[in-house]
Amino acid sequence: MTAGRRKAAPRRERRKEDRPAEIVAAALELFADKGFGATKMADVAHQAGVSKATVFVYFPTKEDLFRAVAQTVVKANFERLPAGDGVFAIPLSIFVPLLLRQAALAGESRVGSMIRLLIAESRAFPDLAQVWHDEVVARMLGLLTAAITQAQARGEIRAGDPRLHAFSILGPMLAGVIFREVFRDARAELPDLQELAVQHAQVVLRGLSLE
Amino acid sequence: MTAGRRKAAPRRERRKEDRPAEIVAAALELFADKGFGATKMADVAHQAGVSKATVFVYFPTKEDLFRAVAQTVVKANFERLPAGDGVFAIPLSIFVPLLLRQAALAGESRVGSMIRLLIAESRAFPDLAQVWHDEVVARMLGLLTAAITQAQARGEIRAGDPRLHAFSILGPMLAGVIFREVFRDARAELPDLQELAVQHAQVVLRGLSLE
Amino acid sequence: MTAGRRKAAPRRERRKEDRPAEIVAAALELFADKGFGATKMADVAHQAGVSKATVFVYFPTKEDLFRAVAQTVVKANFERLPAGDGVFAIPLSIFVPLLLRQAALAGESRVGSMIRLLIAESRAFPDLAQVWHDEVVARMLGLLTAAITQAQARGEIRAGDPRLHAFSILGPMLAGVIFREVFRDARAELPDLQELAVQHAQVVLRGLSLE
Amino acid sequence: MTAGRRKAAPRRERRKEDRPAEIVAAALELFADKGFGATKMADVAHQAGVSKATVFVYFPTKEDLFRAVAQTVVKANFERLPAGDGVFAIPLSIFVPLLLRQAALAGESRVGSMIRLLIAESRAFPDLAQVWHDEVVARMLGLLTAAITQAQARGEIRAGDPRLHAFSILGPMLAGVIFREVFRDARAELPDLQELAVQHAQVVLRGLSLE
DNA sequence: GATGAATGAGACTTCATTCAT
DNA sequence: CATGAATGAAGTCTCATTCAT
Repeated sequence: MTAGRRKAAPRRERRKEDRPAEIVAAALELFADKGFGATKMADVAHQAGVSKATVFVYFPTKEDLFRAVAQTVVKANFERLPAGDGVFAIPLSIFVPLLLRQAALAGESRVGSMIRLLIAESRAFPDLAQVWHDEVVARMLGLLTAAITQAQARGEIRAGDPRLHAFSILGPMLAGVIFREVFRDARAELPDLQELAVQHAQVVLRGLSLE
Repeated sequence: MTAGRRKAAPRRERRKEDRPAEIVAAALELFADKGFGATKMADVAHQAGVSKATVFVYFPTKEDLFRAVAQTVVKANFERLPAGDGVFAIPLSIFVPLLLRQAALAGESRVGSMIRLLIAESRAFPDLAQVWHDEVVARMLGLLTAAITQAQARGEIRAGDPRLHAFSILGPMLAGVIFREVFRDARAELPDLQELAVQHAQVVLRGLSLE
Repeated sequence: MTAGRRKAAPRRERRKEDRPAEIVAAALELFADKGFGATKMADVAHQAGVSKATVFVYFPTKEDLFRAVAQTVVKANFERLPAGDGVFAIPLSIFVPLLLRQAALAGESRVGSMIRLLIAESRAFPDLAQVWHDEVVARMLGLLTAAITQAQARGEIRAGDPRLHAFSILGPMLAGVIFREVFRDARAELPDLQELAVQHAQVVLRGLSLE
Repeated sequence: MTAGRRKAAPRRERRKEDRPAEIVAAALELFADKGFGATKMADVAHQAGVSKATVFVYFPTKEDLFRAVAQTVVKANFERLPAGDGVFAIPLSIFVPLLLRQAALAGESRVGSMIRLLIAESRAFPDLAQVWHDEVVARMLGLLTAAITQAQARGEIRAGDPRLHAFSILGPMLAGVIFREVFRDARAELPDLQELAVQHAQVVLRGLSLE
């Protein structure tokens, strides 16, 4: 929208049309690092390389900024999750390792921090908790539950409440992510999420199997 | 809630020997409900039925109060955890169901909220995270890891990193606790921790077994 | 409200030669409605259908805009007031009813709001108060005082300080205007300015008469 | 409530129990001088000799402070106004001079400034305008109107809308008060309210009389 | 001239914390 | 020990105003 300027930056044209995105990125980093309450709008502004007032141009309140951050992470990481209750059926023995490896990846990215943030602020932002539930957690659990149910129908795995089975499958990954987040700075042996994904997949699949 | 307190007290006019405990209780309730940042010292004082200044008589800073709260929960719920690396060996098939049922109980008490709090404030209070790690998490994991290692040595369960196995065992319970804490007010189907404990114990024990 | 402006404009494609006037009109409306302090430059811009920055093209500061508004109202409503000390002499019995009826009309227009505004901001804009005094109030009082003096000289009305007599004549109209402005939204019976003008003219003229 | 202290102040015990009153007094002075918007809470605090935060201990918002100021002036100056519609009947020839002289006194005190303030902020504080209307203006007008009506019934004064007559009587005093407030700093000849009261009383009483 | 974008300066308000009694 | 009263330090937010295009 703005014409080129100056020496024309090497490759891409510099476009400052992304102030909001830059601010959100800065905020994500700081929120993830210090938490919502401990992050000052001045910090965000500084981190984003703009003035305090500029932040407020795009995000009328600090809460709005937090919401935008949360939404952004959802958009970036979970938008492709199918909304319906698992339309298709993949064998669990394929799906579960895939899912866990995916979870390991996510847990090592900003998503891990975001999860910690949401846990932290779930009381202060109940609507955000709702959004994450609806758009991330419920979808994921729905998918997994459907796969489990179908596997049970096919006689592939043992009986039992599919939702609870889903916790058996995903719970350790969540625990691992949180452990790493919470004890990052403690003298603590942090679990390797990739290894956890591999080993737990074996364990849980065997545990669910009939034989 | 407190016993009668007439004029005719046993000896001295004593009353409220337990101001600090009352304040900690009030603080726990409020922290659990609204989080650390959103809880004001004035709230705590009011809830405890004392003046603001009185809170400071016992707890010089808000952080100190938080530490006291965290310590109190540790004391009340985890003190009996053996410190050493699993001095004894119980068969996993006994130990795991026991442990999970215990976790289910804890998760439904104030401990669940405390866990959420610690996750929330782990960045702001790294030393508290450390304490919880050392006094609760490490002990628990140590215990479990030792049990697993011995079970492996006895040829009772399959090989694999015992620490990761421990995540397989405990992770779903933690996930369940957090799920209930975070989505308590969301239109969400909350998992029953008791049922989860039972079903997951079966699954994970089978998953770990050799045959 | 503005004349048609089709494609076929007389000559040039001109349109909006009157940005400043439109802005002043917008500002008058908003100032009158919400007061100076509560009116934001952004509001004015929006109301005038231009961008915020455009307002500043014509009025370097908010104060300047206010001055322009005040001047505009003076220009539009009081320009024809003779400047000299009552060059001519009209019988009071003619002049007073005329004057009061005029005041009633003014009071029901934007002038009423402007008066309220000036009273409100007289401390913040002492120079504006001065301008209004010199160009409106002093002229009006001068005119009236002169008429009174001459009437006294002619033995038409009783003795007494002519300036104070002028307050006796005009005061009730001002009071009526202010009452309507201030209590417009209160559950209050607002005086009809026309009726007040008629009735008060009779009363005050009789009060001033000799017999 | 507090025990004596130190050297025991000469006469009265120093009681700092009046912080709120002191703050209101400071605020009245500043609001009257500079207007509501131009007065900073910091100014008020400084003027009252307390810290900014102390002001907020007693008045949660700036608006609340303004309300308290307005209420205080009402309490101090108009509380004794009879609420009913003039229970008694005084001859107008006595009542009117009395009333006007009273108005002259008030106009020269802080009440004058308060009136200017209320006119200024009537849009921003419609509820305050309401209060002043109900507790001051309506009562005063009611009283006067009742006296007029009874005088009319006794054949003491001419016919006409009693409310409008009330404007004829009081309007000039209000005009005088406002004139003095608004043009205090302008090169303007300010009317003497006492003289105005005396002269206008004569004029208006004659104007209202039958013969 | 017109404007979208940005900001400096400062206001109000909050709250943990202190202190004299 | 208990507290009412007071406050320093800071944080969020507002808004008139500027400037490059």
